[in-house]
Amino acid sequence: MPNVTLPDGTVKSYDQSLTVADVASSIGSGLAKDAIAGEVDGQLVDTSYMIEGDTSLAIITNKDDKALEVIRHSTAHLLAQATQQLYPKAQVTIGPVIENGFYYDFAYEKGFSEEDLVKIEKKMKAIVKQNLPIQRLEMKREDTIELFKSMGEYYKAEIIESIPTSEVLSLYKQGDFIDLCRGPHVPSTSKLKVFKLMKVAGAYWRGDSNNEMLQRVYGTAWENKKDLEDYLYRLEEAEKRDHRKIGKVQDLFHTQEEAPGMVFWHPKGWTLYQLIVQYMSQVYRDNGYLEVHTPEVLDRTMWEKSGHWDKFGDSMFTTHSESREYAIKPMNCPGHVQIYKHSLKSYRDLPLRLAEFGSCHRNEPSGTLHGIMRVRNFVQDDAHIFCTTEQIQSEVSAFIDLTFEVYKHFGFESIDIKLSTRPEIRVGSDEAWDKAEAALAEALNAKGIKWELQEGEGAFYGPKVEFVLKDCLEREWQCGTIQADFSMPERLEAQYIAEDGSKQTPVMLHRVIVGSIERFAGILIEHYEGAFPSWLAPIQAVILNITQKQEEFAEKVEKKLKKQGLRVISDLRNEKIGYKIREHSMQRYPYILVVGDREVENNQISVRQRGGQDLGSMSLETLIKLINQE
RNA sequence: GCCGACAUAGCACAGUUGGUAGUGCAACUGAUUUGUAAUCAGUAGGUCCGCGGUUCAAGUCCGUGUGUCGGCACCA
Repeated sequence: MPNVTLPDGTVKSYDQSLTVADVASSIGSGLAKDAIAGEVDGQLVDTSYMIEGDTSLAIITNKDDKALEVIRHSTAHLLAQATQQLYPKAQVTIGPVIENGFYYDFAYEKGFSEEDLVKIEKKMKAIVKQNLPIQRLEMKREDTIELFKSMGEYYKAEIIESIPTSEVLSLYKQGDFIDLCRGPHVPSTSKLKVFKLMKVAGAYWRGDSNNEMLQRVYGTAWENKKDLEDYLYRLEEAEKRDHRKIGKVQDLFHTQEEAPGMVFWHPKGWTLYQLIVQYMSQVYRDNGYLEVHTPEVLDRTMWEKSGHWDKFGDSMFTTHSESREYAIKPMNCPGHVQIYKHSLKSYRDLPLRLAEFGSCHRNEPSGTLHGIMRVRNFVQDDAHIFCTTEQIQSEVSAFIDLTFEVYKHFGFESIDIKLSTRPEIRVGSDEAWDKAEAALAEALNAKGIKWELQEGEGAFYGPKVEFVLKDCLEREWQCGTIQADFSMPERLEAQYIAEDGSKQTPVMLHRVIVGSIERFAGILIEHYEGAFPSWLAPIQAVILNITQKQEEFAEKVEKKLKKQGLRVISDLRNEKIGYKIREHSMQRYPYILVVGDREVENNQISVRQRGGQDLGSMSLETLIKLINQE
């Protein structure tokens, strides 16, 4: 006699056990038709789920956000079924739901082409038309393994073998296709109407590069056509703000074959770059950091001592001279330790904060390079804080505040925080790791900041707190980080004299806020879609004359504004004003300044703001105030 | 590094079954002296990514190298 409580509070009583689908049809035939899944006591289940006792139940239809996950998961199965019908030799592996869609990994030697995707998508639509019921089965582990082995599905069998023996295994069957799956799924293939296969790519079996490479097919699926169209539109919009595209249009930088992963900064791009550096340099001066500069190239033995040679030797650029071997620095810390060590330090000198805009070279694998976001030569806003164990928490705390302040200044408000703990391959004692991890966690907790734990993701020398920004393409960029390091100071023999006269080893905090200037510039370009706020705009205003009669006046205006430190250019070409406005509007400069006879007469300039708003005529003084206040 | 795709003028792209490379914008020259998103006319511009091969003939087909892009793995 199950009593079923619906979301609106009504309770329905039934004489005997029944399925979610039965409940739906007892409420109405429309609901029965639309039911995609059920939610029983907070857990998503199939519509075939048998309700035995009293429960709460929500019928999930495709108007419900929770339907999305079920739909996407079922569409992944549909993809697998269609693929195997077309390519019987393809073995199935896994097919999870991801943001905006799903993927399915196949083991298929020949690989899939773009044309294959079109064929597969067609086949999927055909299966939808067949309206195949999707059935849940439960089987014993051994039988399941046998079943998949007999089908030649060795990857699936391997997955099952790694599942704990105690678990009951569920399988889902639609037509001839059967797949191991936790579920739930939609009741039949006809519920899957709005999907699109997006791309095919390689992916390692079980995410391990030592394993063979599988064929991953990515797809997207939605509850209705409009959502799909919106999603595709969002992708298109995101593409427009790609920093590589804007970098070309605005003439900010370029890269070329002779220097893969390294950036040629053009005048305007370099201005943006310098503005970032100058601002950060001011942040240093205001917050007790001392700026230094260390050599680009250091003897190999230095990197052996620091431990980097062992772990990252393969990705270090090297050079030699007179039979000595050197490495081009991939990071700045050993250099900063040398400055620290150059004189005897007292506990009174701590914390000592050494900062450097350090140019680093890392020979990153070719496949990782991406525009100016992931490069082989970049400059870090790097600093190392030498302090005592007791000072860690207050230093980390101050750093967190400072980082949020800097991000806010650049226009970023929402930031994810992650704490990464000890990786398998590491240096230092477990005791030191315990201390460092606790200190970082305490600093975060004391501020009441929400953070996510990333176990095993720390650096080899210590745990780290990471600050992650999301860009317009939903890619996550780790920008800021602060890392406690109990081992490098010891390895490189940094010491201080404690109050009791004993020699102690300081703790070293590695930290960056923007991370790499190159990458941060790329993030800013995408964030603002090239329409930088005045303080960051490489060109703040462009002066246009209407006819050549006002040439002299325009030149005078340019000189005056430049003298006030403004970044202005002028375009005195003999072109129609509409033409010049169009051209410079597309460059997205904050202001366009027009001078004609009227302006010359009144000794003013006509100001047009980015976006087309006409601010009318004003004096130069008013304009300067306007630009500087932004 | 791995899987796949791509590489043609400064930029965005065409280029049929292999038969002497095109379009638009930009550039340059001239005319036009213009009031808030494209004035008109003309000119010039190419190692079709590099190197090999097949062929009477290669931008096009094959091999190889490099780079870029989409993923995967990596990210001190």
